[in-house]
Formats: sequence, structure tokens, C-alpha cells
Amino acid sequence: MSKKIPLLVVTGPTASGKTQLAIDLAKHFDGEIVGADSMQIYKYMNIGTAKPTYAEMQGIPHYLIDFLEPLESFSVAQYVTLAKQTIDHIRARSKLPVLAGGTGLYISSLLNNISFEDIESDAELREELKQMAEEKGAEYLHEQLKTCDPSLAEKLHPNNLGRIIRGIEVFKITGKTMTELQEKSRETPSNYDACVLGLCYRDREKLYSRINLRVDKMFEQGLLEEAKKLLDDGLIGTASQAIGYKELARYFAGEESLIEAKESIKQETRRYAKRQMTWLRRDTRVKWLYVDEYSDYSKLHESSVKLINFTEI
RNA sequence: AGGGGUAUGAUGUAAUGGUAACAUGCCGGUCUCCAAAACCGUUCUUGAGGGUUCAAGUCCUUCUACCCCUG
Repeated sequence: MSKKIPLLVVTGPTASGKTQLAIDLAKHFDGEIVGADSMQIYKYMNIGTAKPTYAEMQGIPHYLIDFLEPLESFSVAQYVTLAKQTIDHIRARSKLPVLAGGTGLYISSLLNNISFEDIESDAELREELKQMAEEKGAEYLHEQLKTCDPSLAEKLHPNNLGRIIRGIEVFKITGKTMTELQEKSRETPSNYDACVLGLCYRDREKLYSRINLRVDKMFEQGLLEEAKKLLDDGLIGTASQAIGYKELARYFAGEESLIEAKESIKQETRRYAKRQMTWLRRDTRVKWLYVDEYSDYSKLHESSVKLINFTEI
């Protein structure tokens, strides 16, 4: 039985200051950063995803950031595979891997060592099922799922079409139920001795005003031009869901004024932050750092260092 | 100053005189395969006073606020 790999995780809602803290901690502990952000993986989406600039990285190597073409699709399964490899490489050089980002699903999938079987997706089947839902109603598909994977059907609300479709799809392709596959993946224990730091604000309003301010700054930095270029090439899949770009697409299509688009970007970002917090709250591993309880950044940095103690680094 | 109109949750709207509704937001939550996604739940309302009526968001009246027109 091999020893567990020490892994520092810095997470929290958007605009809470993860990026800077992660970089500073990487410097402090001789680490290297592995991104855990479903949008920063894409190239050219720099301003809108608040990707760290080269200067901000301060010479710390960053992985799984800025490496995919926006037209390429990506999934959690791929993320976990890549992240594992990357962490192994970092360990091979005796550096501390620092996982930094706000995509809760990516982080928990990695930490819980979830093994996603390589199940291809069938676009035709999906389209077919979607049509069926439109014609016969969402309830009907839910009934269908009940016949092939009753325990998954029980967990899913009939309106949750996307997951219902995936459940049926998995069964039709593999002949195994999603429930079965999930149980199997639960059997493998985690490889990591993880220390999870969660940044947060006691005062929600403070976080929200940071978000609003940051969106204004993004526009000053040229978000509009960046989005225009990307949208002209056409965004699809994961990247097309990114906040900032999808609202500006509505502006470019003439469906929304620029002011409206900017407001919806702020609102969507606030709601995203809220969902991130909901996700993180239930993870008992998280050690919370309330940013607004510290008079300045160096104090926050100091107490984050104190929270980190690996059996061996 | 005169005339007209409007007033319903945080916001936008609905309700032949008969249990005030819907959407959005906020807040809370679910989530092991697109997750910056998807889905679910709770909360919150008739501008103020008086009157008519068995019963008023609805009719009458005074006030207040806002909008439009005339000067």
C-alpha cells in the first residue's frame, strides 16, 4: 500500500481571492498549481474567466489552465484523468501540488477518486430522447428511466431532463445502470491526503460588491472585444456556458442592451457564487477562511499557512 | 394652477364585487459523466384614512406619491 499524496486545495466562490492565495501558498510551500476550473481550461477566454496573468503567476508553474481550444468539449471524467497525471508529475519532482479553483464537481470528483468509466455519448439517441420528452412530456421519460434504473429515477426530479436522458443513455449503451457504475466507483478509496482551504465571506454583501466591481473591471480590460472574437468563431459545448460570454452573445444578437447584458453578468456571477457556496458547505473537509475577518491580506495568508499541516511534504 | 391617469411582494404583471395568482429576484437546497450547467423548495404583496356592501384589489370619498396633458 503506497502512501497518500499530500495535496493542498484552495477553493471558494468566485472573486473570493483564491488565485492569489493559491499562488502565494505555492511559493511558500514550494508548490505548483493545478487548476480546478471548468472554464479557465480554455484558451483565449482570459478576461471573462479571470484567469491569472503571466505576471500574477509569479513564476509558479500552472497546469490544466489555458490549454484547450474553446471548441473542444471537456468533461469531468477527462479532468480527473488529467489532474491525476499532473499531480503525479508534480510529486515526481518533489513539489507540493496545489489544486486551485472553484469548480466543486471537479474537486470532489478528484478527491473522492471517482472513476468514470469511459462511456461514449450518443448524440442521436440524446436527440431522440429529447424529442420524446417534448412530445410526451418530461414525466414520460422519467417513467422510462424507472424501468431501466429505478433507484436513479427515484433520485432525479422528473423535470431534470438532462440527467434523466444521461441515465437512459448509459443504460442503453453499456447495459449497466448508472447506479451500478456509481457504486462500483465508490469502492476505490482516495489517493490523497488533502488539506482543503475554503475562502469565504461572512458578509455576503461584501462578496457581491467585489463581484460587481470585478465585472466592471473586466469590461475596462476589454471583455467586449475578447467576447466578440470568440463568439465570431462560435462557441459551443462547455465553453458556451461561461458567464460573461453567453450574456454578451445576447447583446451582439441585439436581444439585450449593453447595460442589461452587464447587469445580467453581475447577477449570474452572484448566483454562481451562491451555488458554489452551497456546494462547498456540505463538504466537511473544508477548513474555512473568512476573508472579511482579517484586517489585511498578510494576516489571512498567515492563518492559512497555520491550517496546513501535512504528515510529510 | 387646471384637467386626466396610475398605485398589488424586492421587481414586472394577473385577478365578472366572492379563498389575492404568475414570473423574476432574494434566500435555502439537490447533484458521480456538458457543472460558470441542470434541477428543486421556502419566503414576501393590495399606498394611507374613511365610506357603501353579507363580502372591496375591484365601487364612492379624502389624502399622499408618481406619470401625462394644458398653462
